[in-house]
Amino acid sequence: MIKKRARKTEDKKERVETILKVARDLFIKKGFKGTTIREIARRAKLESSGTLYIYFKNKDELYGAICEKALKYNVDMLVEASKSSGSVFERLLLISKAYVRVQMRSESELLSMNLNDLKLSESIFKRFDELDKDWINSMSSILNEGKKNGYFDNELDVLTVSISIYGAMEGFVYYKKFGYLDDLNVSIDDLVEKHISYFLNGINK
Amino acid sequence: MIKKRARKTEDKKERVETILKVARDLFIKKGFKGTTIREIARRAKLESSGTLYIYFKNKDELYGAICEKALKYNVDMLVEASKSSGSVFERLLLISKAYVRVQMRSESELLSMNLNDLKLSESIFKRFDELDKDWINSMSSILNEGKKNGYFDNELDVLTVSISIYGAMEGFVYYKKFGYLDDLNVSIDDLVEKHISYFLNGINK
Amino acid sequence: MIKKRARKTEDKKERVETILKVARDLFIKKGFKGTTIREIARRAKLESSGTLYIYFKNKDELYGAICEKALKYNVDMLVEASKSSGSVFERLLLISKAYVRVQMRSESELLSMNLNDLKLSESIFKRFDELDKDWINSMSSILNEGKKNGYFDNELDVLTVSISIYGAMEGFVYYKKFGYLDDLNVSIDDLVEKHISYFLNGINK
Amino acid sequence: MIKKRARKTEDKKERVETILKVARDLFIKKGFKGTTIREIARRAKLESSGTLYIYFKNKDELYGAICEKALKYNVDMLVEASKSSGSVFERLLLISKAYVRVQMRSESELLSMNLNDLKLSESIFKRFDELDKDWINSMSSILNEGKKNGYFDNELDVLTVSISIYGAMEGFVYYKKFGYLDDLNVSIDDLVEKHISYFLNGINK
DNA sequence: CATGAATGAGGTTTCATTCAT
DNA sequence: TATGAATGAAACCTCATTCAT
Repeated sequence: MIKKRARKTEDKKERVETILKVARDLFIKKGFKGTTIREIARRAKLESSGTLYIYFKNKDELYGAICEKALKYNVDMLVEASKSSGSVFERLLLISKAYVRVQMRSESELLSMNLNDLKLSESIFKRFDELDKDWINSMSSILNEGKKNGYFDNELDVLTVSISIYGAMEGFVYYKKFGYLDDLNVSIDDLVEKHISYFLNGINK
Repeated sequence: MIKKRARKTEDKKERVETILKVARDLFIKKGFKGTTIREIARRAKLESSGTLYIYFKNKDELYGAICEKALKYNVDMLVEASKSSGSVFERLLLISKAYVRVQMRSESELLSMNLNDLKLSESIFKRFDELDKDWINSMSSILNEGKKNGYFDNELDVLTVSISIYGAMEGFVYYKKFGYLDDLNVSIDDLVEKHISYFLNGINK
Repeated sequence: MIKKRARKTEDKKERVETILKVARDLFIKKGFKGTTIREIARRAKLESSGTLYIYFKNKDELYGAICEKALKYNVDMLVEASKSSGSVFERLLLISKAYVRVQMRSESELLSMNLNDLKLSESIFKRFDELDKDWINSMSSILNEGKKNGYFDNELDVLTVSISIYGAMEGFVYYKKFGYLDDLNVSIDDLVEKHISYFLNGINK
Repeated sequence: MIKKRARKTEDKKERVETILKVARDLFIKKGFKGTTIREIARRAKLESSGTLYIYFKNKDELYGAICEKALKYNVDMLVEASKSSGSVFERLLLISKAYVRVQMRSESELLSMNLNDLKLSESIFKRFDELDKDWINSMSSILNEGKKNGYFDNELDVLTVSISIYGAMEGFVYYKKFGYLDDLNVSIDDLVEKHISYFLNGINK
C-alpha cells in the first residue's frame, strides 16, 4: 500500500527542509553514528526510510548538507556583524553577540565533530577553519582601531584578547546549552554584556 | 601461593586500567556508538572481545566506569584547589587553572554527551551537575572574600562573574582541543593568566 | 484524427522497440538481477521508470518479451537455413553459419540463463528446447542424405556428428564473444569454414 | 539464543569449504546479484548470515575466493595434461579431455561473467586470460610435433586447429551442462573421442 | 498516457553479546 | 579465566512497483 504523497514542488522543498531540521536535531543530540536514518525518517513523517534516499544520496551527504547550511549561516552572520558601527564597546558587544547567536544554533557543533570517516568533500572543513579565523580577524580589527584611537595600551596583545573574548562566548554558549545558566537563573545576554563590559574595563588604558 | 594470587589481582587491575584508558580515548574520539568493543579489546591487547566481558558487564557499564573515574578526578581537583591560600588574584588563577586542567582531561566530555539511551545510573549525572555547582561556589566564595576585603564593589554580581570566568575557561579548553590555539601560536596558560588578569582588573574597584 | 492515432501507435511501437533493445543489452551484460528498471528507463530515454510499466507489466514480462523475440529470430533463421540447396559441404556450412549467426545475437543466452525464479510461461523454455532439437534434426537430415549418396560410411553416427558440429560452433561463438578470437587474430568465419572442411574431410568415406 | 558452534580447527576449515561449495553452486546457477548471502548461509547450515562474515570479508571476496580456487584447479589440470606422452592422437585426446574436465567444473564460468563492478584484484582476470593462452600453446606444441613427424601437412594452421578443437570442447561442455546430451542420450566422453578422432582424420596428411 | 515521489520488502553488512571449549 | 566462533538484531541502502497528479 502506498500512502500520502507529496506532489507539488512546494512540498518537495518543504520535505527537504523538514528532513534537514529533524536530522540536524538528531545529529546534534546523538551524534552521527547514534542517529539512525529510520528515526530521521520517522520524525520527518516519512512513511518509509527509503523515501529519504530520494532527497539525499546517503547518510554522509545528508550530514554534509546540514554542515553546509550551518556554514552559510555562520558566514552570513559574520558578514553582517562586520558592517557594524558605533563605539568600540558597542561594536565588540555586537560581534560577540553575533558569535553567540551562531554558536547557539547548535549546528556548529556538527562541524567540529570527528568526521574523519565521513566521505565528505574535505573543503567544507577547510572553509570552516578559515571562517573561524575571519571572526578573529574581524574582532582584532575593532580592537586595533581602539588602539589607534588611544583606548587601549599600545602593548595590548590584540590576538590573545580576541581569542579570550570568543573563548568566553564559546563557554557561555556551552553552559547555556547544557542548562547550567537556566539552573542558576542567569540570562546569557546579561552574561555576555557584563563580561564584555568588565573585560573592556580591564583592558582600557 | 599467596604471592601468585596477589600477582593475579595485580594483573587484573592492570588490565582493567588498560581497558579503561583505551576505551576512554576511543569514546572521546569516536563517540559511544562509533566505538566498537572489538576495537577496544584489540587496542587493549586482549585476545578476544569476549574477554572484555569478564571485566565489564557491557558497553554501557564500561562507559559508566570511565565517567566515574572522570568524576573522581574532577572532585579531587576541586578539593585540592579549594584549599588554596594567597591573594585573591592568586587564588582565582589557581582555581581557574585547576578547572582548565580538569576540562583538558577530555573525559569530562563523556559526561556531557547525550546519553539518554544509556542505562547508566542517573546518579552519576546528578553528581556531575552538583559538582559543577561546587566549583562555582568555590570561586564565588573567593570573590565574596574579595568583596569583604574591599577589592570589589559591593554591587558586584559574584555568581555571574564566576560563570563568566569558568565559561571563558571552558572556551579556551575547547579552542585548545580543536587545535586553534596551536594554529594561532597562543599558549593556553598564557591565555588563562592574561584573561584572569584583565578580568580582575576590570572588576576591581 | 486518424492520422494522429496512427502516429501514436507508431510512437508506441518505437518506444517498445527501444525498450526491448536497451533492456536486452543490459540483461545480457548484467544479468536479470543486475539490471535495474531505472537504468533501462533512463537509457530508453523515458522520463520515468513508471512509464515502462505502461508498456510491460513488470520486469519478468519484459524479460519474457525479449526471449520471445530471440526465439522468433532463432526459428526464422532455422527455417531459412533449412531451405538450402547445393552440395552436402555447402549445406552443412550454410546451416552451421546460420547457427553461429543466431548464437552471436546474444539474446540466446537469455534463454539459457537460470530463470527458475522467473514466473515466465514455461512454454517458452519448452519451445526453446524443441527448437534446439529441430536444428539438430535439420543437420542430421543433411548428413543422412550424404550417407544415402555414399559420401559417408553407413556406420556414421549422424546424431553424434551433428552435436559435434553444433558444439564446435557454440564454442567458437563463446570464444568470439569473450574476445579470445580477436586477441588471437582469428576470424570466426574462417574458423567455421576450416572446421567444417576438416571435419567433413574426417568423416568422408 | 546461541546454538551449534563449530569449535575445532577442523570444523573451521570444513565450514569454509562448505560455504565455498554452496556459494559456488549458487553463483553458477543464479549469478552474482541473483545469489543472496542469506541463501548461501542457509544452505551452508549457518544459523545466521552474519556468521559468513567471519570467514569472508564480504560478498565480493567470497566470489573472489571461489574464482581463485577455479583458477588453481585449471592450472593444475593444464600442468598435468602437458606432461602426457604417447601418440599425437593420444596426447590430443588427453589434453582435450583435461580441458573438458576443467570446463565441466562450472566455476570456470564464474571467471567469464561480467565482473566489472566487483572490487576484486584485477590480477585474477589477467591470470585467467594468460592461462587460456597456455592451454592453446600446449595443444599447439603437440600439433607442431605432429607436423615435424610428418603426420600433418606443413601448411596446417596450428593455431586455428587448436582453437577449433578447444571451441568444440567448450560447446560439448555447454551442451552437457544444459542437459541436451542427456536428452539425446549421448555421452560426453564418446562425443569427445569421436570428435577428436574424426577431426584428426580430417587434418591428417 | 506520462510522470516521478513514495513505499516497503529485502539485500548486505556490522556489532554487542553469549557460551562451548 | 580466557577465547573466539556464533548469533541475531538492527543498521544502511536499493529497487520493483504503485498511483496521485
